[in-house]
Amino acid sequence: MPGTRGSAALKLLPLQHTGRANAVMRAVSDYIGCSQLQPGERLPTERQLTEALAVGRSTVREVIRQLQTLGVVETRKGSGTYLRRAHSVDTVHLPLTLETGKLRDGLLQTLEIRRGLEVEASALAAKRRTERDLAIIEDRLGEMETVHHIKGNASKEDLAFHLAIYDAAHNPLFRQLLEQMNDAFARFWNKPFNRPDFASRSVPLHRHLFEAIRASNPKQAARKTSAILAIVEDDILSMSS
Amino acid sequence: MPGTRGSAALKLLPLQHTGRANAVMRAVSDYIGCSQLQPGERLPTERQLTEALAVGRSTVREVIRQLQTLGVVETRKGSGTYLRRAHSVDTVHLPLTLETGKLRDGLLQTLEIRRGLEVEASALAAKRRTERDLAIIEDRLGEMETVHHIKGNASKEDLAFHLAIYDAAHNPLFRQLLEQMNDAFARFWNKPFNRPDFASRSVPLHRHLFEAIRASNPKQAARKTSAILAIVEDDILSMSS
DNA sequence: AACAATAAGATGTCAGACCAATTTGCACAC
DNA sequence: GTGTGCAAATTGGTCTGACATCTTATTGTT
Repeated sequence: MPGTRGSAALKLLPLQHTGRANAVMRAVSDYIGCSQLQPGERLPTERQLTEALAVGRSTVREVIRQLQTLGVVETRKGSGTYLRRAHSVDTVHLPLTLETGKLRDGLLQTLEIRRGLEVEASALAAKRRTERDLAIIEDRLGEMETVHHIKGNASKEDLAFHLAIYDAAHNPLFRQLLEQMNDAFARFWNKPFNRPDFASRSVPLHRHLFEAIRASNPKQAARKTSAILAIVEDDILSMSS
Repeated sequence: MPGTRGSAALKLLPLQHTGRANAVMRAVSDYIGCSQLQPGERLPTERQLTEALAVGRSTVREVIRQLQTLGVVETRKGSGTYLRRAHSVDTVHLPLTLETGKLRDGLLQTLEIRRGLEVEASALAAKRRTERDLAIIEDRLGEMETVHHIKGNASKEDLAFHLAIYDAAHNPLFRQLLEQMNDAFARFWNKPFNRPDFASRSVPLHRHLFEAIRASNPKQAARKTSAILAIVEDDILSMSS
């Protein structure tokens, strides 16, 4: 009966049955997820995997290469393959690429992403924070102010403060995104972050942000976050001109 | 002279001289960057690369696998390896992993990320859009309205509209993030997106958003974007309860 | 007990073969 | 001349076995 399928409305996904490698990828991911393997621990050797999964070693190697590219594992020649962070079949990966020909633009572009995420996270935190969240945030704020007063620079404590806010938003994606962006950029950001006076003017604003979250005032929290990031942007602009 | 090295402040990178594969990676990236290869075009075959670079085929395959994982190329069995997007040796990749077990929560959490990004992107677009950007956005808007009127559902055109806005923000990271998120979640979003009436109420708001961008009014653009996503959130909540 | 040589085990690389999917090209029928 | 259909060439996907190189554990010597 021709024509039954109508206007080709099905459009179920491509279903790439490009087989073994993807299957092995799933199997290894599943193993990592289910096997309570801690970061830093060693995975089974390539030969063990080839035998266990009954596939060629090159296939296993390509899968390991893939996991390596995703930052999930790290291979040390002559030693083995080691887990770098938690992983399961449900983790989705968002590979981003940016041109570092002009590092300054990369920093500014990243900052705009951060602004979008942080403003939203702060507003959500103001809406959803529990008393316990609030206590943790205040704790981090205190540490940050103290360290900044002593050392003149508190980038690590600043990060902890902002991460505490993300946790208060009760959406784990925010923490993961920001944490990994920070991770990936560590090598670049190190320099500006180590400058003693970098973003110093933003320190007092952090307490304002905290107050807004305590008062459960999302709009005010968003505004203060925006102000903090505006200072960071300013400093990046002025130091790299 | 003990103690000379001070507080171990050097911290220069591990310097992994794990050789040929990385060298091949650089070479292929360089080729892609310098060779004016357009997205969609075919790369040299694996065997050509093995011969040209004088390395084993498995090494070339691992590199291609890596580029594939990064979303730079796409391989079609029996046909070849095709470029998906621009790439060069100094594109830095930040692989982000999102852990999301449950479908509904994953959707809502993702939506909050989207809100943060889209609100910021819309505001930036309102600030920076050129006349050319504006023309493209209006074009996409028209297509979306037409298709929605005919088919009752225009998820693909809706995506194109929002992507055009992202481009108008002149920060390529926004497009990459949303594109990759959409890619990664395609399996989940397909279902709600195929519902004929999904987020229908948001359609008229899209023109308001366009007007705000045309008027170069960042705050209004942000507000309208927020309103659109509020409707999406509503529909997700009501359909999955 | 400390240290150096050695062996075992791991990843890294190469070569060649075959499989499966696609593309190309040619012969044949109309 | 044109279109159809089959076969060969091309290309990515996988397997096997071998060797190199680095790491780590073992062993033997002092």
